[in-house]
Amino acid sequence: MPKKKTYHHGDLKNALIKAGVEILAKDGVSGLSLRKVAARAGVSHAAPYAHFADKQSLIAAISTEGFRQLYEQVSVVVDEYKTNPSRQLIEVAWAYVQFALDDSDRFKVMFSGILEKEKDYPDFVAESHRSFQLVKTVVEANQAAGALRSGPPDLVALSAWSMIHGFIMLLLEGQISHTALEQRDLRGLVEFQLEQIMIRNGG
Amino acid sequence: MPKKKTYHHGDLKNALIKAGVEILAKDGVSGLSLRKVAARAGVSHAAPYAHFADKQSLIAAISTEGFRQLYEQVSVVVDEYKTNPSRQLIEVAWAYVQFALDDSDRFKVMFSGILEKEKDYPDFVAESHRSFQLVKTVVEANQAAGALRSGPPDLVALSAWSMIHGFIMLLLEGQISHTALEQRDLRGLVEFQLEQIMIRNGG
DNA sequence: ACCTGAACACCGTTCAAGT
DNA sequence: ACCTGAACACCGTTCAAGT
Repeated sequence: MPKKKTYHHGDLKNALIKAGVEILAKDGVSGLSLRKVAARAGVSHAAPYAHFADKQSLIAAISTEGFRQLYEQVSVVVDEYKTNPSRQLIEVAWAYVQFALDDSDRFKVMFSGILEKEKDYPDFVAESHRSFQLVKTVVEANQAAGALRSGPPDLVALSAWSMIHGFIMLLLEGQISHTALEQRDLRGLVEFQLEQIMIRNGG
Repeated sequence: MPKKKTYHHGDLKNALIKAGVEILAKDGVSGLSLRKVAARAGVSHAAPYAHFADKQSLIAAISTEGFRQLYEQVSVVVDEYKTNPSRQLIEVAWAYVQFALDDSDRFKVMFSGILEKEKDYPDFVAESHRSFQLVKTVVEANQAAGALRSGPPDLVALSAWSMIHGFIMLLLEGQISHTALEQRDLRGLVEFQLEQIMIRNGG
């Protein structure tokens, strides 16, 4: 085993973000403490304060990084289905659901009010905004193809996003009734919901 | 001032729930501690354990009580607009939004994963289920009136609920873009979203 | 049955000090 | 600049003891 350096970490800031994500996956939101993160990164419990103002600030960094990955994953899907807008919309929604389920505690950190003053973290706001712009692009393509109703793209995009986001939230909270979950698999439920706002292509 | 009895509270259990709701409104989710709740109810920090197994259990009780109030408030609206299904749907959604904004930290407690093992609290599950049934009733009336698409009422109700719930979540998180919020007021945004799943009555 | 007070392990945050 | 160790106020939870 290589001896752990107890000093001069090199890139402690990113090591702390990484450790945070790992603890989140292992111990959940309630198990995420600054002291545990520091320990996992191999530094004393006070060391993080050299890089983050407080716990909120670390959480903001974890969330921002999460948004970057979300954007990346959704982007791949957007490119993949460029020629088929309605399919593109469904696959983007599905990618979003998978991202949430893949690491649900990180998703909760990003979207469940753990971060209290989002406005104080410009990178977080910027990443969030960038992801929404991506959804808007997909919505516009669907409107042009006649697959979504016309109307302000911002607002139609908001509707679609709200719908899928709400679905995931309720799912993660265990609030979706048994009877609904038994009728379709997850993918089927996502498609059913989007069909509610989509214009049937058969006429 | 009447002397506070330091012993034999009478109904400490409900006093603790009430104190919890008050602290939630005052200090937010992160400010809700069992010790504060106990202090506000005028008992020692160990007293709550005579009535609740742990903090989670108190949170479950607060959430369950919240669901009861939500059901009550929505019920009033359901009765009020019985003769006009599409209006009924909009007003129910609006009542839900108002409930969330009226006491947003309690809403977060109810829906943001603070309660970790919902299944362990049967009353909580029952109240949640009961509220969903109410939404289903409204959806069925709308389907019968031709205002919502046909399909399994469970799933259509889930779509409507997901949409409004997601909207509130994004709103409470400050994730809704400025451009969207500038185009309509809150009520207008709720209506716009429901219009996305509703069948235009003009044909 | 209902509540208290001391105790324990854990937490976020600060700060003087060390290299 | 980067990190440590002690300290402080707070937390959830347990438990022997008191009425």
